[in-house]
Amino acid sequence: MKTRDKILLSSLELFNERGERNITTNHIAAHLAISPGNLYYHFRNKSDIIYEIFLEYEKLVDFYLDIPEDRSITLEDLTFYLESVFDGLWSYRFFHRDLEYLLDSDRRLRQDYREFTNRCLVAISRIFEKLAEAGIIQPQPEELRSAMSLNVWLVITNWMAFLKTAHALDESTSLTLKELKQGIYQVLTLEIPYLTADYREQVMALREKYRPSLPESADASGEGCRSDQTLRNF
Amino acid sequence: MKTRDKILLSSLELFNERGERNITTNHIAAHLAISPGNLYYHFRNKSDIIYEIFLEYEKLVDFYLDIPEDRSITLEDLTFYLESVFDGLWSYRFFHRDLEYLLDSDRRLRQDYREFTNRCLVAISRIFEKLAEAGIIQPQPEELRSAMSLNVWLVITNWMAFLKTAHALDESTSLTLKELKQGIYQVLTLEIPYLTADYREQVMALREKYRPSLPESADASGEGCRSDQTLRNF
DNA sequence: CTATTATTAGAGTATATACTCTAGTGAGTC
DNA sequence: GACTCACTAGAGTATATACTCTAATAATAG
Repeated sequence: MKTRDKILLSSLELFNERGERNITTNHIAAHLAISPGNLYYHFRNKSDIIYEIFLEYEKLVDFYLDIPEDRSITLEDLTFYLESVFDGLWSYRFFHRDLEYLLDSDRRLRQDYREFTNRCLVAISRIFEKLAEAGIIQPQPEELRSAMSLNVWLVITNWMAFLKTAHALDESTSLTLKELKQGIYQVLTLEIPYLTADYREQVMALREKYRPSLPESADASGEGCRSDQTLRNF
Repeated sequence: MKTRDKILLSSLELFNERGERNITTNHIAAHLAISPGNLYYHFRNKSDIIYEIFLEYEKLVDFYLDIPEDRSITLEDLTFYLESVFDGLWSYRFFHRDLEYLLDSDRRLRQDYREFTNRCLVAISRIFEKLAEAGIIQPQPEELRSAMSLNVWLVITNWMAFLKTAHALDESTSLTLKELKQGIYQVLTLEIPYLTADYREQVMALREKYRPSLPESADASGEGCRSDQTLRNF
């Protein structure tokens, strides 16, 4: 594998594990056992590394959120979209953590991310539309649909931050992809009231599969019995 | 005003304006025209400053989210809660921006924030319960109510980040409290399907008040006409 | 083989950052 | 006047950070 690609891979790995803020270019070079000079031969600066990683992320999500226009949509499609989005979120999880800072440091990134968000919102809205066409949810006026899409986006992009902060974890206890995917439960919660009678049971059963399980509860770690009634559900 | 309080005030101001990550203790001291030594006389380190600011934030929100148990709840109460929470979010807006890093750097803060989140979730859930008691929304089973509360929390705490990233703003164009409060529109969107016939119109009218207005659109800044169909609503 | 280009090492640098240390100052107290 | 004590200045420090520079080595083309 080319050094350039190794740098991207290691950077992503380190960023995901310890946060972009805590990883310097020197760390990345050391982790690869190459010199800083070498790293800077391949990338002009740290921002450039991050930008290229973003482009990969963008490509991945765009690929998964390509809504077919020649056929109607099924519950399996919905599951696929949700699973894929959370997979992407997981693989590039460092990104949303320091998003604001990253966008402030790189104009290209800000612009691209803005357009990326927009495409995602359009895709989510289109999924709602097609779910209605397929008789899975009730059709909604455009205005409501786009507000709902935005809520879905907000829930998805904030779910991981919530998990990390709700956990009583030190650096030791780390998040798992499985826990992350419990965000799907939250997303499906948003759709409940709009389900048609025909599909209600099926979707509720699907949702149930993602229900957060007790064992991972932050409180089950023996920290004592605080009044975590609400978090108990997680 | 005591130097100690001035430090807290200036820190909050600078953090909010430029982000915690971009503000050093030296910046804070310089802004106050005091020496770094002086600052460190009053606070052991940067984390301590942040922790004390958090305690203020916590106190503020706890104060506003004190749900009365001796009477039923009105739409005015709901409006008050929403307005207050977004006011708080605005006044301490630096906090959620770098939340994960801050919690990683200070165990006390992590623990306290966890409990704070939990109290907020309980309060939101309680509000839903009392809205149902007041006949404003339909009553929901505990399980659904807590999942909904969490979604409300996710929308509220992520709304600002969304605005900042959706804006095509450079550092120049900054966010306003008014724009932030359009998050209330998103929160009320979550409640729409559960509204009772009696209150439906009233709540929809309330929601309408917070509808994002075109003029602030990121795209209206003359950047050209991109395919921002979805963001158009904002 | 030679010349060019791509790649790499490794020492080095300017600046920043969080924080420390010493030496006070000024207001009050006895 | 001597003493205390909260408070402050300002120089200084150890370390980190992002990045540069020079020189050397491998790869490749003619």
